[in-house]
Amino acid sequence: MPLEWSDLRIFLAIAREGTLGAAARALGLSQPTMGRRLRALEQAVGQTLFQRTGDGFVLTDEGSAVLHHAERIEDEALAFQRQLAGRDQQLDGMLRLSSSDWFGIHILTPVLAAFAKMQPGVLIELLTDARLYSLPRREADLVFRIQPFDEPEVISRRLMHIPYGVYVASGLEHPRGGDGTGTPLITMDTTFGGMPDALWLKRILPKAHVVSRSNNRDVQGRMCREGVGVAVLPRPLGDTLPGVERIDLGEEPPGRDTWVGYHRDLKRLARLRALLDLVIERLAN
Amino acid sequence: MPLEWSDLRIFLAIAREGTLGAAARALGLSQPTMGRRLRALEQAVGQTLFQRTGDGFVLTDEGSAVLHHAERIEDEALAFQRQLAGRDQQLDGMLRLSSSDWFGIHILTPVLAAFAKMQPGVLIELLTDARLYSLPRREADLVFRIQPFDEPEVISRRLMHIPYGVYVASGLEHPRGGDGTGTPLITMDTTFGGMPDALWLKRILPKAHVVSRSNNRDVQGRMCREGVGVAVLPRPLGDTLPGVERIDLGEEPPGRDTWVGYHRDLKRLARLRALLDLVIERLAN
DNA sequence: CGATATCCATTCAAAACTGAATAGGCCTCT
DNA sequence: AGAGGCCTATTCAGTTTTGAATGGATATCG
Repeated sequence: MPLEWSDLRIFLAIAREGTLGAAARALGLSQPTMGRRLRALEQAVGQTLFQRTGDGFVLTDEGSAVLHHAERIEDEALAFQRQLAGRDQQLDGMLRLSSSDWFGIHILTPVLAAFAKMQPGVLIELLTDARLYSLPRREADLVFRIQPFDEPEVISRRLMHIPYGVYVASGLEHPRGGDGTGTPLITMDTTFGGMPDALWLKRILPKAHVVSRSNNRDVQGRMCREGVGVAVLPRPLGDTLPGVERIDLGEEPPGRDTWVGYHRDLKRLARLRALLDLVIERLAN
Repeated sequence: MPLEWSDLRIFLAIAREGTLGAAARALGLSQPTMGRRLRALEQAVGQTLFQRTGDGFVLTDEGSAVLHHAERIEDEALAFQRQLAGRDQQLDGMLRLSSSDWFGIHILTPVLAAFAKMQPGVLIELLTDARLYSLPRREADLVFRIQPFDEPEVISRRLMHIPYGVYVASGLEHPRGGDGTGTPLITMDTTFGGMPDALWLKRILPKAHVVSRSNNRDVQGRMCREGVGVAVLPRPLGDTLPGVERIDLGEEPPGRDTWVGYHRDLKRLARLRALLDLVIERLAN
């Protein structure tokens, strides 16, 4: 009869996912359990929180009225865990990193390999994913990205400057210094249209035409190597990619700064500190 | 392995009570369960939250660091329940009131009796207790007291003015109009020393001496009726108490205002509204 | 100094909860 | 119209969790 705080987590999951099955998957429980716990919660508060529709659960007025209480509870529970994790002085444990794909592959991998030898007790998980992982939710402990962090709870620093270069497949004819007419381009995904290197290309080679797009720099590099066209790549990637050569269009493409950030609560997490020290030693300067 | 939100409630209870047994009583669980759930919580967060001492559990640094997170979770959980209770349009259910003892007995009882006849589905619980019940915790739904409420989440109004009078046992000699030398007094508990009627007595009869104290106005009235001394009583009590008579010391003792308050979240609780309407109709002005 | 009262940990049978499987409803697609 | 998906509700066996009882350790009191 009394309210079980754990049931609020189930309430949240159902509210977010919309169906018992999806909520069950999200929480690692089973669909019947979700139904039962929700019923128990509704009974405890004496109110119907969801309207049962043909295909799922949708919040009633009462349910939406209290949704943000449950969200705040979740925030506090996450903070509770984070703050304790930040006091873990043990070096063993797990660290979850997030970065863009090429950065993870070409820049981070050697550093992580060295760290794994130094600290075999620490399991490192590197997620290279387009979506942003949340530091407050602890979806990641350490995030590398190309924009500064503006959240006040995140401690961040500029890690390194990444120069970019223009590449073509080795031996292929370099584009003439003109307006780019007839030059095939390999660029980022449309969703990344506003990125500095895309704008730069547009300015230097206004008449060039795009023949291939990808959100993955490695894919762009491979396409370039296959002779598909001209690509702007991070030099750490392009310079080590066999079969392509960097060309000079009379002006360097803009570089980018890379930032690394982690949650304040994890400031004292020994293994995070150890990894960060190594990352800075190897990459910053 | 994942954190159970319900275990945070157990964490809070142990932190407050200091022992597993007391915490178990507070939550209506058993002592072994408290121990097990706490162990599970500590395991889930990978940190020792309590130091096991000879006689009880005391928070470690880690535990105190996260205590206020648990408290905020509790606040939100209470708000969650309150807000839903406030939407309960059902007239049936329970209402918990709190007032001073004499007020409950002499003023509230007739109103509550009338309400019980009008709304037999509503169970009314009247707590007359020196300690203050918390509206945010919903220890009480409706509180009557002699001071205004200053909490912003409480909706309150002045209910009625209570005049006070000076009483002696019927037939007993009235104190002379002098400084009170030789007059025996019955007053409030020492902890209520600063109350207006106590200060007023001190000014009118500075030489009078206290022979009996109680925190209970009814007890004071009975003592007075037994001829023990002079008492200042609320007139609704004194005027209806057989065996005592009101006397005139040339100046009226100060009266007091009574206030009634309830939590905003319960604004739409139909049965609370119904009771309050009756209370105001019968008592206000 | 022994009696009593706490406290926590452990044991063990009973109760509660869980998840796989299943049934039934609704919708879409062919 | 029938097949296939996706949804919830129900059933039922297996696991987990619970609380009463018990034991041991420590402090308090007469």
